[in-house]
Amino acid sequence: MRWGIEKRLEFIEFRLFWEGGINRADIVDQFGVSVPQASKDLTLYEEKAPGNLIYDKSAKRYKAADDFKPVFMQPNASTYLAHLREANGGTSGVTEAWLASAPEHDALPIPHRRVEADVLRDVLKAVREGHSIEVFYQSMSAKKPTPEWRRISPHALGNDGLRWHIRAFCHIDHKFKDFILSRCMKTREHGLSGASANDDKLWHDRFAVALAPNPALSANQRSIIAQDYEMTNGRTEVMVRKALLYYFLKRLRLDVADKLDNPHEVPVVVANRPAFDAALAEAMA
Amino acid sequence: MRWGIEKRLEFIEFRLFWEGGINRADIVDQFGVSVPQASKDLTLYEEKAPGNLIYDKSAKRYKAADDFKPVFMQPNASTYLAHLREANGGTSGVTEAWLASAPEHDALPIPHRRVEADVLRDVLKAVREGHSIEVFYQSMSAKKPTPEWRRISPHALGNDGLRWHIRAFCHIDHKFKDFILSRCMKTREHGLSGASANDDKLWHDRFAVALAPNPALSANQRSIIAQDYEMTNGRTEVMVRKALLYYFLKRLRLDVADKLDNPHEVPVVVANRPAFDAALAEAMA
DNA sequence: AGATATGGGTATAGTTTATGTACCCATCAT
DNA sequence: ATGATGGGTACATAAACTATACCCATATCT
Repeated sequence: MRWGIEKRLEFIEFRLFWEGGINRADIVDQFGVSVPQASKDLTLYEEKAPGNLIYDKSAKRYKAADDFKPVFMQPNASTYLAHLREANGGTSGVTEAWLASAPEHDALPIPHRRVEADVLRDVLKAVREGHSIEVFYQSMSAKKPTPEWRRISPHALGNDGLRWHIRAFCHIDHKFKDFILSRCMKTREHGLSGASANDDKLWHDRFAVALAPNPALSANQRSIIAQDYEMTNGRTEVMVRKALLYYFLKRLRLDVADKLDNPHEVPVVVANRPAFDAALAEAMA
Repeated sequence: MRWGIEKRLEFIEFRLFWEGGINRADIVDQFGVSVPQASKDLTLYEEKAPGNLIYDKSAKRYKAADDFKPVFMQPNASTYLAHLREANGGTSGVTEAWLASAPEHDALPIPHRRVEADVLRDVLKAVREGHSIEVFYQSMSAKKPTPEWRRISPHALGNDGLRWHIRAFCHIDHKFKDFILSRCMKTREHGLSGASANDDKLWHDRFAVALAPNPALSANQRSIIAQDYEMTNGRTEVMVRKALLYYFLKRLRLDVADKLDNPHEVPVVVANRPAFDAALAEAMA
């Protein structure tokens, strides 16, 4: 079967499962096929997935049968929710908008500067080809009030939950550091690499963070958190690159656990604190 | 032009722009077309976007010209980064994997329980049709150690940056509340709605949070933050639903600004604190 | 009740897109 | 020099798709 048809059948199934129904016009709008073709697609879908489709003459709409069994996709809540976030105008243009009757919804607005496509493109090229590159970078350091050109040898990208970083060897400070992608205004001059990606120990080393429910919570609450995090014996281990450890601490608010009055704020705490602190100190050195 | 072809041309362009080059085999692998068809696609692309394509005989690979000008997509860094997060195994199956030579990359692991597709599907149905529904819900309340059936009238979904919530009228407490989607184990029995979505004041009302750079930072640093957040006159306003205000506070760590020693931790602070606190108090009532 | 709009089905002829097969060319590694 | 690789093209054939036309059932409007 051709790729296009496969996609349309998948689309039909997606709509049936998540929105409960579909019309010919939906297929026409989504894929720009003719009306007769949309009819054929629906007939074909009925052939391939017998019994999933029921035409409701009164509603003039195909509906999903009660015993609907997907065959072209495995239903996945995160996929739907990703579509939803998309529909919200979030990450723009990753998926087509496959949702017609999306529920009212909203996500937390996270304000931030956007990344220049040309900058990212050039950084990717440097990573791919093992070059160094100069970036016009706005550092947060107090000594550097204005952006300046810095040569770096990038080898990876990291996401801290809010932003993307370039992981790179800094030709000025002679060590591996993070550069916030959105603070790179422009790029120029590819050159020789300053270091091998393998030498970035903090990037390659991972630390196993042990998480446990906050002991300040009641026994019930602790067991609920244990379920949320899919813990076994009240523990779960998360492998985190040492280079990302600091962001992990911040993102999960693991640093403020004991300072805040309300344990609700911090569902989990680090169970292997001494080792964690040591790893963090190593990463921040 | 047919939808399938359009997609392939878009794919060619995507690869050219972000990865610098493409081969016939890439098209064959991605779309399952024949080798001659892939040749035709490349020829067609050259026709539609003259000068973008250069065949490097030595590398045996089509490469993007230096003056590459996209015509089938507008290059967008967030789109690429979304693909990247995808490739990482994140949200699974939203986009096809359009990346061949992705750079080494990693995102912060955020542990959490996954949402049941059937639960979400049933909740969506209730929202669409304006029903109430019973959910087998694990509350965090100390009085409710085990999950129990609760009737709710859901009308929207909200994302707090880490998880999705159902925004719904609670038939037990007789008010609108958030229900964490992943804590709904199962659903049953659609019924009459308990309230109109319009009555959920906290959902519909938004508060304009004024953000300013943390005054504890140096002037330089403050101006950098101002750029990061695209502020004008050192301020930016973010409209946040009152129902999401609490999560906004937590996510941006606006609550710990003054308690922590290092201003680096908190780039921005709330500039209209009294109004903010009032709105928050209203939302938490 | 009759007219009309809507949503869907199907048949036909013709076009576009794609396949398989075959054979050709240039470059690179051996 | 030889073969492997990556790409181009030609031809006949098959599949997919379009446009057009006409038919049916249901709901809504007057």
